Amino acid sequence: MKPHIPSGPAASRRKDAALRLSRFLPYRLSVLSNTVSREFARIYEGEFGLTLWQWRVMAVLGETDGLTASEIVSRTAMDKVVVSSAVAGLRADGRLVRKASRADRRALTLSLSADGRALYHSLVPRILTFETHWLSSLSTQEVETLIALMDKLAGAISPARPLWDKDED
Amino acid sequence: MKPHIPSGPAASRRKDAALRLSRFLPYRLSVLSNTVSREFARIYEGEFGLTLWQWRVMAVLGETDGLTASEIVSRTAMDKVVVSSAVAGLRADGRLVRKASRADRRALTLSLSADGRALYHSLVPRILTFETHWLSSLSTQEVETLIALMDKLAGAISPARPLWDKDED
DNA sequence: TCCAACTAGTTTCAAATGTAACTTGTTTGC
DNA sequence: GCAAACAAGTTACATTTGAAACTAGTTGGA
Repeated sequence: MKPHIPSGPAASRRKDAALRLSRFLPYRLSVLSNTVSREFARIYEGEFGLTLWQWRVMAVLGETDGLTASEIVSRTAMDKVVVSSAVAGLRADGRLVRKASRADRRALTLSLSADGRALYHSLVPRILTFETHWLSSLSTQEVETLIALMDKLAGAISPARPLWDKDED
Repeated sequence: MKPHIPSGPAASRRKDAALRLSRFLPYRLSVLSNTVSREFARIYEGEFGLTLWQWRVMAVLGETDGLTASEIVSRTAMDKVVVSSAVAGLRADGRLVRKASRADRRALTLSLSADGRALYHSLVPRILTFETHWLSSLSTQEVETLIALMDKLAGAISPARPLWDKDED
């Protein structure tokens, strides 16, 4: 069977709503996000031996100590298996401790250990410095615009559940 | 050693450059990108049985037929193993054919088969419609702004190599 | 009080990744 | 015109991942 390869004016002028990958937003988002993640990973992976998920768990607990695993799941869009294994790794490295919740004996509240907190406090400035450096090509106003646009996109793709906390100061 | 747990005014007011995950751009990018990818995947995965990478290879070839695998690698930031296995899958399903390149007998040029092209042409409108629907919460101007900001961020994170083709019309 | 339905967290297992090594073919320097 | 270095693409393997099943504990009726 002869393939119908569009040719002639219509095809060469990209009529009939052609897809241009370099303009396709999901594609750009994915490439940008992966590249950014890899760059940041060099900090917490290479120098501190953390995986992305371990770092993310630490970041959540650094902000709000004493959460349970399922609270972490609900506020980070991480899978519960991923949280479970990140916690196991952090515990094995002595960076995190858990204790039974009195209220619910299934639940375990998680806290950074002394080591974990020390690690957190040496990591955060490095991370923020790198972020600042990365964002320095944008004006403050542009960063605000970007955040606002991402909020809109997040709301449009996931109307039911917010992808991240609302950001009231 | 006593852990230095910040407390008091400085800590509770988030002094000393605290990290707020919900404001942290790599985090937001990652969550947004993954959510968006999953939503789009429902189209090409669920209904057409394609993986993300198979779809991406098809999207590239739909735009520019007859590329080799390594040309796809260089213009999409995909890994060569990933391209190789996506191509194998597409070939097994009869959606793509390859033929030896006369110039270099190691290289194989890739083209969508008749089936592949038909699939591509039924998929693209679905994808673009969904993208349009998603982006409908933004004005045309806002989309342009977003694209421009992402360009800047991409340039800042990867100065050496552009993450996607420059977009001259 | 007992049972069914539900939730927290872990384990298991199959599939998806990415790194490194490998095969085949090409280029370069002599 | 031949060996060494290099490039295209595949294979092998170790690691990561995610879905589903599982254990343990809780809740809400009747």
